[in-house]
Amino acid sequence: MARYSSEHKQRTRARILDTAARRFRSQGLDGSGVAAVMGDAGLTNGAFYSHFSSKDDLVGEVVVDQIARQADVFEAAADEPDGLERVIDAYLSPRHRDDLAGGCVSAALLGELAHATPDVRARYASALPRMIAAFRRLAGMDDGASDAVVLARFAVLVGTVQFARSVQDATLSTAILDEGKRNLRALLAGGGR
Amino acid sequence: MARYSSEHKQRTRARILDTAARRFRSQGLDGSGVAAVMGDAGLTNGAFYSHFSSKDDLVGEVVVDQIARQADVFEAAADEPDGLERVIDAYLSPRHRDDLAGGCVSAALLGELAHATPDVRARYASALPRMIAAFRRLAGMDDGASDAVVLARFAVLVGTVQFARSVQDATLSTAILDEGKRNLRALLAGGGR
DNA sequence: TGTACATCAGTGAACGCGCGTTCACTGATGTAC
DNA sequence: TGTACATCAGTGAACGCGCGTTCACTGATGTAC
Repeated sequence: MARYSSEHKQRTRARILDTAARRFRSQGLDGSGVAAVMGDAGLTNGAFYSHFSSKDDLVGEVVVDQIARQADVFEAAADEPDGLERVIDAYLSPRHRDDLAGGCVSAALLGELAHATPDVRARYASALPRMIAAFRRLAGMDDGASDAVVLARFAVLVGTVQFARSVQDATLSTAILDEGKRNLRALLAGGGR
Repeated sequence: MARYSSEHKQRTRARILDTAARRFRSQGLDGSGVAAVMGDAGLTNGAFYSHFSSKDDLVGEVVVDQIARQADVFEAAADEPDGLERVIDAYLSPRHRDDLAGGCVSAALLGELAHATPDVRARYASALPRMIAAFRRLAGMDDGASDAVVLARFAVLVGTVQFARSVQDATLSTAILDEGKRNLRALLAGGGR
């Protein structure tokens, strides 16, 4: 089959991006093969290279796409009452903890990014500013709050979810999530700058 | 060569454990092959299985060993004046950020542990309590502070280092480390329980 | 003490397998006349 | 409108390679006599 509309190709590409994001987050970058990702998308391995130039290219696209979506979520929440509370509760919820495949890309892959290719790292870094700006606004931090302040607070969310995922005792895990909420709220209450 | 003293075998095993820990932290668990680890230790691949029953076995041993060493460091620091300050400064230092291979196992591998085998996860979990107890004492948290409180605070260190490692701008990275110090100190000052 | 032997840590080739990537091919569709 | 053709997303087999693991073998050492 072939010679579809360009819209069709875009949809297929978006589907690969989604299935790859799920697999990468749940199995890791190194643990996810191209053939498996394509199989998830209902395609065979050969078609991969008419959408992406390499696996690293796909990794970069997925990371950028996921960070952008997270920025979207934060921006939408910033316009709603209690948006911040809802985001914190959702991020540090058992549901998010248990949804590795569909969860935050930073919580799932930040560690692996430390040894990703320079290109992937650069693309991740290029996507961060919008997410940082969105979280700054969502958290009600004043405009002068530096990127470092914003990221260091976001790091509380990421680190907490990672530990909640790493322990096997369900009660302890949920208690960690609750403590993470208290920690972040205490820091945010301590000053927007 | 062979039929060495049992002390010799123990030393070789310890050497493999060390070189594996370095490779795992810098390249990831999935990114580190058995042959490469053995090569680092000055051995060939075949000898691996007279020390460990499988790669997963090695991963479990490394994780347990590294957490135990971290507990040792925290315990030693707890007996020294300014031990807490020194540990925080060292953990959130550019030196630690740049020393992926020799740094904290949680900062490097916590994300990958989320999709490790149940056996590896169980062994990691079994090693945590001693480390938690050591950090509780080091941080001057009262004996009633739950494991969740302690881990959620330790998570601030882990998340902060991971973000400091993920950004490419050196100034931003160092600023993140400094903000992480402020965050953890604010939380610890806020109450030991 | 000297010698014969058993041990076993380590070697290095080989195993099947899945990886990322390539490529000749297919065939449904959009376009040109 | 109907037909011939060009396009190109997708197929599926094949590539070289490195993976985790196995195994027959080596030979320096500790032990027994």
